[in-house]
Amino acid sequence: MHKHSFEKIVNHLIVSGFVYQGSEIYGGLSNSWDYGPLGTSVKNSISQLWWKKFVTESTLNVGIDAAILMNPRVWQATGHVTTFNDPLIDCKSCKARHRADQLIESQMKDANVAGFTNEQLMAFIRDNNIKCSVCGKQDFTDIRKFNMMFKTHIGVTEDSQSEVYLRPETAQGVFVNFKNVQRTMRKKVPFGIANIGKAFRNEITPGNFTFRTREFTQMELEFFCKPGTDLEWFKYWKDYCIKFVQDLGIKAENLRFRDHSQDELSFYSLATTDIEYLFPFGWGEIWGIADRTDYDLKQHMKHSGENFEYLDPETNERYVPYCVEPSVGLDRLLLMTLVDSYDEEELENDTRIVLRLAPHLAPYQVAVLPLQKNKLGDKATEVFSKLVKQFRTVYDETASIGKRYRRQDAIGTPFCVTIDFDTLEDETVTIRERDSMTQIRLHLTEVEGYIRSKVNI
RNA sequence: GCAAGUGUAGUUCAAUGGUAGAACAUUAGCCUUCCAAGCUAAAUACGCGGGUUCGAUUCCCGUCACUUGCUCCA
Repeated sequence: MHKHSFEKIVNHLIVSGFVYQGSEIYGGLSNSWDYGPLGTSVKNSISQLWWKKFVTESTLNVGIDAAILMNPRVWQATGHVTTFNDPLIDCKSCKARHRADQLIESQMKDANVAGFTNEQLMAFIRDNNIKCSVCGKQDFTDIRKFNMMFKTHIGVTEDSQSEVYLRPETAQGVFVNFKNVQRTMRKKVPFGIANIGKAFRNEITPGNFTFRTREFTQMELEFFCKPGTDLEWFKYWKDYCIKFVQDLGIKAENLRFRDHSQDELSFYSLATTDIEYLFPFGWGEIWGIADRTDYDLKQHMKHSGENFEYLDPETNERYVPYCVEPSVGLDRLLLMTLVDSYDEEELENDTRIVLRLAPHLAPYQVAVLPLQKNKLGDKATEVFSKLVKQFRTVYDETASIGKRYRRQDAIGTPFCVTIDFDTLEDETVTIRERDSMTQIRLHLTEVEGYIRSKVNI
């Protein structure tokens, strides 16, 4: 269990410059958030680390940056236009809202209404005397389909011809480019294509701060392999992902894998595992690793006419590759990292808020603090200019030194370099560490090396 | 989208049908400040719109946002 309430953590993140409410001066916009300077810094660090681990350091993978707006036929091919929506039905009597298909399946265990039209669902409800699970009456509104894709228009007229969707997942930008990437990068299966970008879903109920929002950043890898080797790669990427999460410094007891059961699996998936994190509001999905089979490539082959078959140069076999997809929400990784690092420490007459962020993720890695600003400011500025080229560094000269240490603790800065009057004489400074609250004395020439040895992973 | 509740400085809270006060935080000045809370100043708020009223932050309506529960979640 978490020691600290979510409310408290969220409040701290908002007050200290990690996250702001979106469009706040206009009264906000439901569940939209802007990242402040500190949140943006951590977010970028995580995203860069992901790119480094999944693209730069990988001999198998390459990365692309695909467009948000795509030809609408993409979403017909994938089935998003027809199935990425919920058949909603309201009880006129008690105002409860249900999903028609789930209402039926909850009352008739063996009913299979997948793929039913609205009319068929309504008829089924009538014929089988399905009742509202809340009040027990049968007094329903018509079914309305609620598609979770955002629509917009290209061009000046708002006719249906120019209608396009904001992508609900980044993966399709990869699938449609399968051939381009394979050919131009001269890739042999197995290989992967990574993509980081925004996706949009018109969720009925977002919530839990930045955990579920309508606009979010996905970091996805589509890894293409020979059919039959997919479960092997599934396991490989699963292990790779959990290692990544551990490297963010997340406590092991707050992490778990959860395999999807057969009836929970998406229609295209052979196996899915989630990495979940124990938030103060409960377990939440962070990372989904799915075996998507050849569903996506085959759908695009069918709808576009393009041939996505791969000719194995060694065996001369032709096949459509299977795809293993580790897909993670950057916003969730960030929220997890911030929540997990939050700590409060009771001191004698005071509570110290500490973000125990790993040094490679902290918004600032070093704070330069002159003990007294009038006479030590110049020297401190000089030290700052030097360190800022190596580390994310901040300078602070206002208020007492103790208060400044606390400020840095609260935003996760692992090291403070304090300039005092002895520095002017012998070029030594105090290095104060966030987690231990200890101080050591170093010569200025040793400072960079010392900090670098602790910042790198 | 439903039900209930909430909305006053950056934060946490007061008071009031006659336009608001504190604490902490912030900024400036003083002090050879190494783990907050010293002294002196300063700046900053009634979510938005409409109505009732001579007058609304206060009462009413609407709206927006947030919280909790339901619902939902590729």
